[in-house]
Amino acid sequence: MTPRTGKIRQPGRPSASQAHPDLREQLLDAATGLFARQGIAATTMGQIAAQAGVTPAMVHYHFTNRDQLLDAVVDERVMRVIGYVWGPVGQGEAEPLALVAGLLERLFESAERQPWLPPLWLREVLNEGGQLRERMLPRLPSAKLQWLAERLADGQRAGSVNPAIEPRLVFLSLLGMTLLSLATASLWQRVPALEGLSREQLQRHVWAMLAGGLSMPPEEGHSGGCR
Amino acid sequence: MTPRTGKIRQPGRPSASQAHPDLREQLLDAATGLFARQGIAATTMGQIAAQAGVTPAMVHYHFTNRDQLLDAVVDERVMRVIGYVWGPVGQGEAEPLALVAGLLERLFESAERQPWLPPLWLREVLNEGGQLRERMLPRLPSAKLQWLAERLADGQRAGSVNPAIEPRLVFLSLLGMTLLSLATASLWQRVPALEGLSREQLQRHVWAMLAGGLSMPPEEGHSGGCR
Amino acid sequence: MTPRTGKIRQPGRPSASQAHPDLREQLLDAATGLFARQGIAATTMGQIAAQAGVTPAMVHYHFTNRDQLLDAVVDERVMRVIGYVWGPVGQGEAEPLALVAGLLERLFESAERQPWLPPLWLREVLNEGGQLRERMLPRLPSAKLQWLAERLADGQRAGSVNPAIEPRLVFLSLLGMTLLSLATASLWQRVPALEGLSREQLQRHVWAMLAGGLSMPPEEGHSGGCR
Amino acid sequence: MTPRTGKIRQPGRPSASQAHPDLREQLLDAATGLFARQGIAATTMGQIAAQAGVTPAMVHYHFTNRDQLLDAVVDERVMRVIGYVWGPVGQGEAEPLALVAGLLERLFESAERQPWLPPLWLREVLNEGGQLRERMLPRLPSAKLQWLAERLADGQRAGSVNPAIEPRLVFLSLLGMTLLSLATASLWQRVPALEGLSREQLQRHVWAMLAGGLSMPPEEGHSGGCR
DNA sequence: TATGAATGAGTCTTCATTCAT
DNA sequence: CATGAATGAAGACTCATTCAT
Repeated sequence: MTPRTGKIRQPGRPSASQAHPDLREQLLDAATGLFARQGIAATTMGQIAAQAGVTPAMVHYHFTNRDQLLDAVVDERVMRVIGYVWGPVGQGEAEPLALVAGLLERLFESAERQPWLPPLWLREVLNEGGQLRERMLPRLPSAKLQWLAERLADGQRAGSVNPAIEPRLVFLSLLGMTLLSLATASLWQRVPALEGLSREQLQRHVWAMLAGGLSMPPEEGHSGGCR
Repeated sequence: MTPRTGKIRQPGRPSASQAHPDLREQLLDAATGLFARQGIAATTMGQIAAQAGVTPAMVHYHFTNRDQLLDAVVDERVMRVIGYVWGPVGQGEAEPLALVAGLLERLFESAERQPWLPPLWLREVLNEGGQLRERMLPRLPSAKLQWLAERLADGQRAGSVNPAIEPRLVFLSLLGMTLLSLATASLWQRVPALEGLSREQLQRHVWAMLAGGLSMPPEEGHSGGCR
Repeated sequence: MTPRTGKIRQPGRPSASQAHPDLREQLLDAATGLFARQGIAATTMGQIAAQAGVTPAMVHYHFTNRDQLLDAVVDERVMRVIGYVWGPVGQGEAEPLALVAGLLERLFESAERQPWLPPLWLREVLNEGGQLRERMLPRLPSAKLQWLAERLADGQRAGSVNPAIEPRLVFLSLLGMTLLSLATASLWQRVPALEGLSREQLQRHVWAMLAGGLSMPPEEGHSGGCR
Repeated sequence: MTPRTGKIRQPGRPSASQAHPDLREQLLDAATGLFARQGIAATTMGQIAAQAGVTPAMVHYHFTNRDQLLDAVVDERVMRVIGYVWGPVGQGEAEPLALVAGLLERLFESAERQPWLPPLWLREVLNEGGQLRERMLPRLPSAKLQWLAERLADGQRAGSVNPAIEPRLVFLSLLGMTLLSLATASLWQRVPALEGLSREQLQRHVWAMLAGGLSMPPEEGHSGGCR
């Protein structure tokens, strides 16, 4: 690269933590929102700045570069939600279905409060090639994921959880059903077949699927029923 | 010669169907693959050309511009898979769980043959702001979706399908669990908690979740058991 | 950095050697000239492009980036001159003063033909922090420099070369006197004390200094004379 | 308050002479050093500020703008050295070789005390397009230069100075040999042929070259000796 | 005196697109 | 069919400069 100038750190640059929280927060909000709506790759620094009513140079002033902006979004937005959703897991309650119910509850709640959550997660974390993936990977609560899987496996051994399901995939199924439904919410309005579904209906549906899928099945095959 | 040809239609331009099918197909493959891996917004015409070993100018020669390339990807790649997955639905078989089983089967089969399917769908069709969304919307098999939902509703009325689930959301749940698991496959290898799962295990798990979720539940609450 | 796009090499990019020599050469000329006149750090890609009558994008088309443009200037302009100036050294002729005379001759000749030589060398190669320094260092003809120094040392031992001079610094002195005089040529016209000197006068002066400085001095101190 | 102050002169602005000499001097030092090391064009106000541990705004506070900072560097740093080097010339001593010896002595002495001298002079004053050139031109000691040239010419007429040299170029030769050697000092360590030379060796060499070049040559050609 | 916030202008670089050959 | 040359528009990033505090 041989930039034309050497690099000496300048005092006075706001470091990720302090300094005029107002605009910084506004920019993070703008960024998170645009990233969710358009995807990270399709969002320019200029769009983010414009949404906050400032010049693109201000985005660089506060985050130094695109990369560190992504870091900030992860640190100060995404991780916060993960913490909230997974927080209670691993201490106290250990009944598998109740754990899952809690996760579902908190996930829906978070998505309601932070509408950027489903699209952003789906596209940039869970999806292959997502731009937050590498950043998130080391910060995923893998211990808690593991713990949940173990509780489910315990349940299977104890005969209270459907032995056909794979404990390690349960959370992924929960995420898939939830996020996909939420991320496609705006789509429904325009597909006649799906019009007019409420968030509550959605949550109830996902819970029914999970509860049914995880519970011990009746004796015979798939057409079930207890007679 | 012919200085200043208008935009209309140049003689000798290949119309979407004939003309050296080889390269055209190669370019579509390259495009589809890169779109899936990096996202559409992050993929340049040059990258597509390079992957096929030609110049960017050739991509324009074959598709005229970026927009029509996306159209072609939708028409000649994505729709083909949708057609295959939904083809058998709506005629013959009408038993809900069997319908779902068929869709799942064909979806997994397609994902195996076209590995670009899960990421591309997740990111560019299902997700908010996906770049193929608008293009796909009018071409979704909404009639068939509707028909599936009605069969499930029939099942609920007949007492053979879990009345707590929402028939219109079942396919979305199926998609969510399937695509998400497949799209995250490469991620598992690196999360200790999820290492070493096979595609078969995954398919069995999803089926167990669906079958369990859709079947009539035993009498009481979520901890199940039949008496 | 995380550029928004991956890098796949594109065919069709001209590689440093072939491809439309015209504009490439023109751009190299423009670059070399501007670098000499304004310094590398103060010269923008846009200025180079403008001087050749094209858009800045063309400079990138031909050289990919600023760094490789510098490489090209070194390879295809500067090294060529070095080769010419030092070419004959090390074979045949070994009489020290004749060697020096040859170097001086060829240096002046080169500077006449390539007026960018003195300023560019002075600023970007010889001077501390010069932007071509690191690039040139491994390519300097150090073997030949060494060889010249050894011939001078031989001369000193044989009593034909002034024992007070440092053989290893002789070429640097030659360079200093020559380049500085040439680089300041345009300055002379404006300093009354120096007006109206010709290149020939200059060359004769430098030669006189070198010849006098290198030759065996008369017996006594600095006010000389043979009496 | 006082909204919209004009450009004229703000009360409380430090005028080039008083006001917290500490920081002002520090900034000038930082600027001079960076200019010498990287070149003026490549040095930003921010780098200068950073090196002095303050914000870029402070540099503007003290120097108003980049241009006036350059003026200050010339006035308060560069001219000081010129004054010292040329001070004694023109009064008293008039023996040409002794004059030259004095200049050489003081130049080396200055370079030792102000290591920024050689690179800065070479790049920004002597070299074509140097950014201090125009600023320095009217302030060069041209009368003294002229006077030195005349004394040398006197010597030629009197038969004590080599008639082949050009009196007006002698100082340039001195400068060239000295500055170039000093500016390349850091380079030597890395060119095997030049490793390990000391400043004293250098000074002795330059003096030998000058003394030899300026002294009356023996009768014959370049291989010299007094027979 | 000193700073943090803010900006406008500019620089390098990329990219879709065009076109003559 | 295919390419190399060329461009305009845009994007990330830098920097001198201003200003309220």
